[in-house]
Amino acid sequence: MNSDSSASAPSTSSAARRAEILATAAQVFADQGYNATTVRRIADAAGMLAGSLYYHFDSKESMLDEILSAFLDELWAGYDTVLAAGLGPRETIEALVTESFRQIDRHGPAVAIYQKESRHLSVQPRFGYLADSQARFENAWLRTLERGVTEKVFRGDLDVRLVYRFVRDTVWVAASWYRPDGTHSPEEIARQYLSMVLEGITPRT
Amino acid sequence: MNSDSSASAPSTSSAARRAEILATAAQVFADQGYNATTVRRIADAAGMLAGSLYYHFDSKESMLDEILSAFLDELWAGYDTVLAAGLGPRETIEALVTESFRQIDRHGPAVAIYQKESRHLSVQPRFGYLADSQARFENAWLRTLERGVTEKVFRGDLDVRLVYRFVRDTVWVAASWYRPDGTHSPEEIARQYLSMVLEGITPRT
DNA sequence: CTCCTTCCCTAACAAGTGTTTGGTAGATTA
DNA sequence: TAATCTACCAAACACTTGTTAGGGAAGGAG
Repeated sequence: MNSDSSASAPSTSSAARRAEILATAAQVFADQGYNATTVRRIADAAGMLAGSLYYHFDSKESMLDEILSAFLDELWAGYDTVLAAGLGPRETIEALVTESFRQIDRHGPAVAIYQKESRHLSVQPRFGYLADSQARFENAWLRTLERGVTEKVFRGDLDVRLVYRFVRDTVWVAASWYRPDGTHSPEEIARQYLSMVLEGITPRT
Repeated sequence: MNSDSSASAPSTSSAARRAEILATAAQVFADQGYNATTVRRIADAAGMLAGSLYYHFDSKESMLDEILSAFLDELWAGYDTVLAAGLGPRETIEALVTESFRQIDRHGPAVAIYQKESRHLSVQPRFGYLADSQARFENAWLRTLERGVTEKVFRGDLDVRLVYRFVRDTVWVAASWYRPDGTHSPEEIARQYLSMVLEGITPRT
């Protein structure tokens, strides 16, 4: 089932090469779009020919699948930790946003792909977990926001659903312009974003 | 150059059919992605065969071009009116955001396409106007924000570039979930969005 | 040295792509 | 009625797509 189970593991270099190819594939997918990306272009970027990719992967779709599910697994590992910590609504939102920017920092291309392709993919059975993830996502954020309204740490005069989409989009869209080598660290960007979302861009006094 | 210039206009029904096909093409482009959309699918949605599209249009790319440039023309007509009105920074931002949501309301599919494909397209010479538009866009928003900081109606402790991307993204991403038949009018959504961006989602006391 | 596995190449395949060409029913014009 | 034009169809075109099959060089294992 998985590759590193039995005693005779295929040496580290094999898995490393696999990961390397997957990373370049993610890069190309991210800035050309999945459908617009040809298997030959991925191979080219990986320094090999198109057919050779099929020694490592079943199909182009498998690559996409692995990229997205690996990202979502890590994402939920982080989210679940936050959600289980029993923080207040505001602190939960802050932690979720910060965690999200960390994920953008690490899985930049995967996040970009997720954003662009998630909509059409989630109807496909193979990518049903995208829809599941989105549902869990929405649930976690909405509950937290509603709890915040009840506890009066968030405004009650706004459509909660609108607020959810507002916060969600603001965070994830950042993946389209964020570059890991930029001047701001993920935490710094999270801090400023949170400041804007929570306090607004007009002065408080 | 354009189709309605000379005296013998090709009767309204011809232009109407053209617009109809273009609208369905925009729909399909928007939710399947441009590259993933086949010319046969557009024709199917328009009730004709693939080849017949080429009586009305030069190419698939021409359709995309017309869709995007028509949208941008209308967008800038609205923006220029706002920018020429000589409003204060805050009022300018409010007007720009409201105008943006109106464009999303009218050109929903075009906006979605623009968001998804703009990045790869703008490098292509034919779609160079996308890059130009984005530059003008950034300039207008950045100037307004900076003016607001100077006049102390916007916070000065934030990275203006971050604020710009923040506001820009929040507005346009809405096109991915906004449906014209929803419960909120564009103006109402604009109002709540502006309230969040300007005042924040925590209570001001 | 021989065998075997790993990793890639060469060369092709079938399906699907955007596009073109020639034709034609039906309305419009003369 | 005859000629022309409009808006489409039918069928094919050249090309690109993801994918597969067979082979072979490199290197470790016996």
